[in-house]
Amino acid sequence: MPATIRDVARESGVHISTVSRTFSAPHLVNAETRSRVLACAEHLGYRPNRAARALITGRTHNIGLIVADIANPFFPPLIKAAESQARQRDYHIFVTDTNEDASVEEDLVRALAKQVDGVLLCSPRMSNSLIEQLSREVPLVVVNRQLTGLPTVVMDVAQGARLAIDHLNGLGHRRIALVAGPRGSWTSREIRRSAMSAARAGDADLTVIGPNQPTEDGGMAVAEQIVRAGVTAVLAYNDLMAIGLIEGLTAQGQRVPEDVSVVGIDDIALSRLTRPKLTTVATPTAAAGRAAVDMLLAHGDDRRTTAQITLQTELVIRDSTGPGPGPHSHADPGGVVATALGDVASYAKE
Amino acid sequence: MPATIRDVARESGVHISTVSRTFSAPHLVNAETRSRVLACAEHLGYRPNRAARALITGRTHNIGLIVADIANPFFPPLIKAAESQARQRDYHIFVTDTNEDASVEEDLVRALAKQVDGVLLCSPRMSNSLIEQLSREVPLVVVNRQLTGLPTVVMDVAQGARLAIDHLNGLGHRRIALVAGPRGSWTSREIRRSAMSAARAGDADLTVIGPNQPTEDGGMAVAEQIVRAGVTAVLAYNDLMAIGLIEGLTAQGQRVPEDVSVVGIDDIALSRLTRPKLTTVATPTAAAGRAAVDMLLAHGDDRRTTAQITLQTELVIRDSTGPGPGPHSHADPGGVVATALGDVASYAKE
DNA sequence: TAGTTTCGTGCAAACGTTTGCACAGCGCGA
DNA sequence: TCGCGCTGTGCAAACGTTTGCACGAAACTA
Repeated sequence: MPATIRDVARESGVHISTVSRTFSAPHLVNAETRSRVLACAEHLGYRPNRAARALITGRTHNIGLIVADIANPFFPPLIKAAESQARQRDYHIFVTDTNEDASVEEDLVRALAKQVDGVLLCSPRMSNSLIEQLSREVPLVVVNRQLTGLPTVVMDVAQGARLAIDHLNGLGHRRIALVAGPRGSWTSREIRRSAMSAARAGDADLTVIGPNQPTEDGGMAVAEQIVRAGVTAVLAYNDLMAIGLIEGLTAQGQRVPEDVSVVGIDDIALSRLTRPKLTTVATPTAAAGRAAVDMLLAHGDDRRTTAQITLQTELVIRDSTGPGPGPHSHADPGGVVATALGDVASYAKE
Repeated sequence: MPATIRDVARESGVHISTVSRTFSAPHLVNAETRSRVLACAEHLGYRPNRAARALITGRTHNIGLIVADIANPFFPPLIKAAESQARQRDYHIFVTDTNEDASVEEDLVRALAKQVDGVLLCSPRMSNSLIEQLSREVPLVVVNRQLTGLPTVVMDVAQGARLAIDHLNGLGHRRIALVAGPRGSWTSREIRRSAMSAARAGDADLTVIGPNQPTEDGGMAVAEQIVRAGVTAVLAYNDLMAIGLIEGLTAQGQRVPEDVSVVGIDDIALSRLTRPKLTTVATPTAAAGRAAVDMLLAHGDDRRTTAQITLQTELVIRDSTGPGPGPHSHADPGGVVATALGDVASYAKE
């Protein structure tokens, strides 16, 4: 029913190859012929069949995007940015959701492999070695995980965690808890490592609780442990958990920030809407989405580029953190701290 | 590089057609042959090329899903449900975002048309006639808009709005505002119509404010107008706006629910996390996602089915609504009201 | 035993494109 | 006049599948 290249060829009195060239290599065809062909195509409502084109060129002009949980507000800005970046280059994005399940991830990559030109793997939960293996089946760009030999886009959460701990320390907190993220999360490990060393440097105690589901419920569930641990401040793996945690703490009769200070990570839109407003580490998610698409498409041109991009984070101080029992350091920098790396400035600028 | 059907045929000593049948019509091939072929395929890591298959069968096994704004928490549950329903039937979902822009919608449908077997159009902003025209180019299922002649899935927001207004009325509110949604939204018109008639029936005044952007900012922006209007209760187009509105009202020195009661619509996860917790009309979004996928795929089999599904809504009373100045009616039913229609019970049960 | 059905397989023509190659026509310099 | 290069077009072979048709063998039926 839909018009094919042959219909257009017949109507405009040229060979199908000329029609083909009108679309995929216009400079090769005479201007007059070209406009005639275009007119016929327009008239017939012709649109090239991408499947057929994919068959011969080997490029589908589709990109897969795998996220752990599309309902986590961290991802939508990343997805939107990736989509619009892709659309500009005449690519489409296939979004899929793994429900935080590592084995679903593997299946999805394999399923997607044949119908996309590459996959953006965001916040993977599977093992490094599996990722490397899969990258042999389909071009992969990994987001939120550092991995040598593969193109990656990561947020500098280590820096973010350090800023957060320093901030808490500066406010006089010496007993701090870290609410970890899900098993398999590189980001969670990174935060832990960095928070540990920052706490040590500041003479503070850091209690790690986890792994946990990175959701409101996950945060709420650890409230009791937090109270029992007797800490005065908490750094949570992400904003969602921080918000759930505040909810849980309130239910336990604790006030935030008077009794316990809470810091999140991500700076999702929601973190400005809860009461108290959340102090958090902002991550440039939209920039990450754009960068990942760019890397994937660049990677398509020349083989085996494995650039690694690190995007800077910054601490945004709002109302969920307050003075602790220890001595305050008024040297706390507060507010915006970091700026973009030079060579990725265009990504980092939101 | 990746193994093709020919490689498998060579390795297992049969013709490619036999290999093809092993996958697409297993009952036609001898059990012994079949297992040998499967073994070879496994061994070579063979996976059928969907583009090639699509070329000949005309079915891509992909479904497009167009939403107004993926960052609106209303959509993710719908998307997830649609994805998992589709995956069960060996389909993939293509999610795209229109940024609430009607003209982007049209482009996207057209762009998707050739590489998917059908499109789920959620909360469209474009005109009915354009939708009908597009439905001639690609099978369409419309979600959140009633439209004769096309398969549709809608939430019974009219019922929801009625319940909400009755609830407010029962609490003694007589001057109520309706914060409308974006231009072009069927849901918004529907809410308005129903809220109007419910208000009239309850001897209440209803002031309509809008159209507005259906976001927190959109809600926050109308706070001042609300105060000026001197109403004691507000029904908002969606939870996001309700939450933004509460934020805005608080900034204006109004207390919720003591000075102003606020009701949202959608019951997004977030509405349980804000303070005060939001009274809202719950819409079965996941059920809608599943239903839409089912309708699309059914529609594919026999031509021109145009079923219309309406999913029931219910009022969830939380903390953002309280007594108004007028006489109370203790006949207010409160809590869960509606149940699923018989024939869509499996969708409505979340 | 002959005829008929069933089963399993192979053959080859599609599906709608892209693209290397060939070729015709033309203009130009020698 | 010849040879050359350039431009625009046609030709046909791919790409990796599916599927209608044909055919041989085996298994029934009469």
